Amino acid sequence: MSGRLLTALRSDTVHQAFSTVSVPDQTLMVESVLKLHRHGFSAGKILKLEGDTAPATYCVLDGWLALSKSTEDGQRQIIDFVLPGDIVNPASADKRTSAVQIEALCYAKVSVVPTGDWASLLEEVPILEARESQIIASALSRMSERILRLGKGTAEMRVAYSLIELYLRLQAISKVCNDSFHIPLNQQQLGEFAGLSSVHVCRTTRRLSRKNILTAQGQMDITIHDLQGLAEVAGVDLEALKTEIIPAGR
Amino acid sequence: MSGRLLTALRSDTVHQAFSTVSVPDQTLMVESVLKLHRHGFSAGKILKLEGDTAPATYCVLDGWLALSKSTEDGQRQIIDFVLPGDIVNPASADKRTSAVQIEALCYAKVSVVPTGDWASLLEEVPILEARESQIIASALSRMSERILRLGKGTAEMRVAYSLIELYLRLQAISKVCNDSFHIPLNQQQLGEFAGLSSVHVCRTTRRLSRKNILTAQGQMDITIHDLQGLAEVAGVDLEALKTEIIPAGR
DNA sequence: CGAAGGCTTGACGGTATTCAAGCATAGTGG
DNA sequence: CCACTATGCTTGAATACCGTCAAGCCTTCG
Repeated sequence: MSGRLLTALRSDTVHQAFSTVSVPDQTLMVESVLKLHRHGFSAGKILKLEGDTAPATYCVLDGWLALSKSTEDGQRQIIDFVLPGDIVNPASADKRTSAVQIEALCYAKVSVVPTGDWASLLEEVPILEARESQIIASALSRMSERILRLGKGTAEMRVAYSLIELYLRLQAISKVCNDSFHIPLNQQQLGEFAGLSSVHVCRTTRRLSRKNILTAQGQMDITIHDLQGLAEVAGVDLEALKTEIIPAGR
Repeated sequence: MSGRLLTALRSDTVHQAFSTVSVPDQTLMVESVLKLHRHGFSAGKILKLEGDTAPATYCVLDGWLALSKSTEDGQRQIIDFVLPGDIVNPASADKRTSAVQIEALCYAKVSVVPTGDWASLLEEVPILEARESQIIASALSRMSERILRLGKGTAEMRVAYSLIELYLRLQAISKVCNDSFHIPLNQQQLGEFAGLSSVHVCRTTRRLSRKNILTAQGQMDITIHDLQGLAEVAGVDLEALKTEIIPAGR
C-alpha cells in the first residue's frame, strides 16, 4: 500500500470518527478540543501505568495503542487494542485510577483530554456521548468474544479469532486492501493478546499458512487467502461478529 | 422513599443500588419504573439468547444472573456474573442484538426495562447515568483482571481470583459474614467462569483446602480462612482490586 | 429403594510452555 | 564494505499443565 494512500486514509479515519456531527459549530468545537490536547507518541512510549490516576479520555487519531495488564512475575496480557477513531477512558470503578497500562505500539497521534474538559465537550456536543457509549459496547463485545476463546479455545482458534477481529476493525476504518493489512505487532505481542507464548504463535501461524488460509510476514503483514476458512477455525459467523463489534456509521 | 416498596423489594441492596437519589420525587420515579417491569425468574431460566434483539436494560434486585457465550460445539464460558444492584445492558455495537446469553443462576428478581423507557428514566433521573457508567467501568475492570488470568494464569490463580472477586462484590452488598459466603454455582459453572473443566476446579479447590486457605462445600458455601494467602495465590493486591472493581458509595 | 445429580480421584493423553540452538534481517560503526 | 550486534523468527526436545474418560461415592428426592 502506497504511502500516499495511507496518508489519505488517515485523515478520512479521523474525519469519520470524530467529525460525523451534523452541526458545523459542533464539529469545529470537537476539532479544536482534540487539537488542543493532541500529542505524538513514539512506539513503546507508555502513556499511563497501571494504577495511575490523572484521569483523561484518550482519542486516537492515528496509530495503535495497547491496553495491558501484567502479573507480578512480569507476564503481560494485552486487554485490547485501541485503533484510530477509538475513544478510551481507562478509569476503573473509582473513576480515578486506571485499571490498565496504556502504551503506543507504533508512532501514534492521540488527543489526551482531561476528564473535566471531556465532560464539557460532551455537554456541548451531545452526539459524542452516543458515540462513546457505542464504542464501549463494541469493546465489551470484543472482550466477551475473546474471553470465550481464552477460556475454551485452542491456540488455532485464538490466533484465528484475533486476526479476524483485527481484520474487521481495520476494514471498518479502510485499512484493509485486498484482504491484506498491517498490524504493528511482533509474535510476542500477538501472543500477549491471544494468550499464547511467542513460540506457539509462530507454530500456529505457520500451520495456518500451510493450510493456505493466510500468510504472515515481518512485523507484521497479514494476507487472508481463505476468509471463510479462517472464520471456521475461529468459530465465528462473520456477519454476526461484524454487527456485534463494529460500530455502525463507520 | 416508599417504605412499602422497599419492603416489597425486601432488600437493603436495592436501596443502595437504585435509591441513592437525594430528590424524593426521583426516587419514586425510579421505584415505580423498576416495579412496573419487575419479574421473577427461576434458576436456569434463560432471559435472553445470544444474538437476540429486543433491547432492554436489566436491573437485578435479588439473585444472580450469568452472562455467557458458547462455542459451536457447546462449550460454555461465563463472561460475567450480575449481582443484586447491578445494571446490565447486553447490547453490542449495533445497539440492538445481544452479544451474550443471560440466564438466572438461582431464583432472581429482575426489572427488565425496555431501552426507550430506560432512556426516559435517565433523562428524569440524571444521577442514574453516573451510576450506570460507574457500573460499566467496574465491569470492564473485572473483565480485564479475568482476561489477564485467563491468558497468563494457572488454574490455582484463576480459581483464587474468581473467589476473591466474588468475595469483594458480595461484601460490598453485605452478603459476606465472617469471611463466609454463598455462591449459587456448582463446580461445572465455576469452571465455566474460570476457564477450567469441572474436574480441575475440584482438584484446585481441594488443593486450596489442603493449604488451609479456604473451604468449599455443597453448591456452594465458601469460607475464606486465609484471605492474604488467597490474595497471594490470585496475584492480587486486595485494596487496589477493591478500588478498581467495587463502585464507591455502596 | 432407586434414580439423578454432583463430587472426588486415578489414569492417560494432548496441548501449550519452556529451554535452547540456529538462522535471517536490519542497523551500526570502523 | 564488512564485521558485529540486536532483534525476531523458526524448529526441536523435554516438560508441565490441564482436559477427558471412567469409576466409585455421596447426597437428595421422589
